[in-house]
Amino acid sequence: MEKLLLILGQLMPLSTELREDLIAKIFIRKVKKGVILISEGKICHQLFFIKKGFLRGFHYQNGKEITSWFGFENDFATSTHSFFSQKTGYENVEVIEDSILYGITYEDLNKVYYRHPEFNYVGRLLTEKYYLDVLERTLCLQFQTAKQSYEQLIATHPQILKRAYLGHIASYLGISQETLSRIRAKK
Amino acid sequence: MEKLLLILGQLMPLSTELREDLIAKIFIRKVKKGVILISEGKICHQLFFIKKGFLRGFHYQNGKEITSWFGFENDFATSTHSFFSQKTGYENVEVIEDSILYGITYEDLNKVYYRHPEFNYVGRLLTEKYYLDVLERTLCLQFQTAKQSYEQLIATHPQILKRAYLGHIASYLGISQETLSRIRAKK
DNA sequence: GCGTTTATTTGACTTTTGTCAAAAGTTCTA
DNA sequence: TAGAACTTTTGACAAAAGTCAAATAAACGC
Repeated sequence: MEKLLLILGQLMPLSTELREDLIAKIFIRKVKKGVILISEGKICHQLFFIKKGFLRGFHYQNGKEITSWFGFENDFATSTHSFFSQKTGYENVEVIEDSILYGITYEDLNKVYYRHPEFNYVGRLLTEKYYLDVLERTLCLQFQTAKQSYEQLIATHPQILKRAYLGHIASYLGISQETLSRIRAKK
Repeated sequence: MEKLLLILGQLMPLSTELREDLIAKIFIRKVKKGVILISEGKICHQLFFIKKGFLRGFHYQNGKEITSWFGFENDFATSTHSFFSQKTGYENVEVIEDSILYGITYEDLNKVYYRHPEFNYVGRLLTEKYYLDVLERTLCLQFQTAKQSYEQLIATHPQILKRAYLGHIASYLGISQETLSRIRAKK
């Protein structure tokens, strides 16, 4: 849990009480490859921090699986829409490699925010960071050829290429697996 | 300015000092149609709240203008990437209809956050809201036909259809203006 | 109200990407 | 280590969307 506290502590010095409160609320969860951590149609109650492993978020559209994000070591992961709004979500979260996660429930997290208002600063900064990540992704999806999207992915997220299935990467880029395979072959 | 304070106040009761601090820092700016409020290649120092009017954000890709967002009355608007990171940005912000804006500088906003740590709660909630907006957009762009994207836009953001140029809407949806025009004609 | 400028639509054609099906290559496990 | 299960590649063809150019249509200034 030290690593997580370190990351949070780099954003803002954590008081002893805040540290203790966090430690008391955070639980550890080990999950095997293939497990669906969070399912669509349900309310997502947990936010996870990936200590080790590899996750992805996906949903269905026109009957097909579409990957919306990949999460690696030191990333936070949840079904964002459902977690933030505490409404039922459309997103599934799948464990792609055996993983060790730290988790906190929505309720407990809000207790921490309530007891330590200054912790909202950390929450705001992290939200801003993830916001910028999605923004970058939107740009990437909006008006590029399949090849440009792929090349940008190689440049910005090489580890996705190394660890994810081709089909997952393709849907993440908004193209078909066959097209991605052909782009790759040509290089 | 009452409307803005009302919106913030709905997220969290604002203490008198916080209210006064905000009022002291926020400036009013009236801008005419066609003005470029924020230019690419510069650091964006202001966050705006749209009291009245209509803005859009856009950038260039492969030599073409691509609209990344539209902002209406009661929306917040800025060159998000540049404002959050305080680095030079790629985004331009254009005034599409004569507008009245409330603005605050990055520096002043952070002074407010610093003096009133609990105000980070408001910042966090608003960031979460805009984060969800972009997420929804990503889903829309990722794997839909041009027609589906258009229909979803009609359903979720009818006022964009009414007030924005077709070319801007098309690039916002990630399709060419001609394609959008044809989709429209068929209905 | 008229002409100019700007925005939208339409047509013909090209390019890109998707789809379906089958083959080849990998990985895992019993 | 052989076979099953899964993943990626390849081929042939179809569909969707882009491009360029020209014609309308709408908005704006004088």
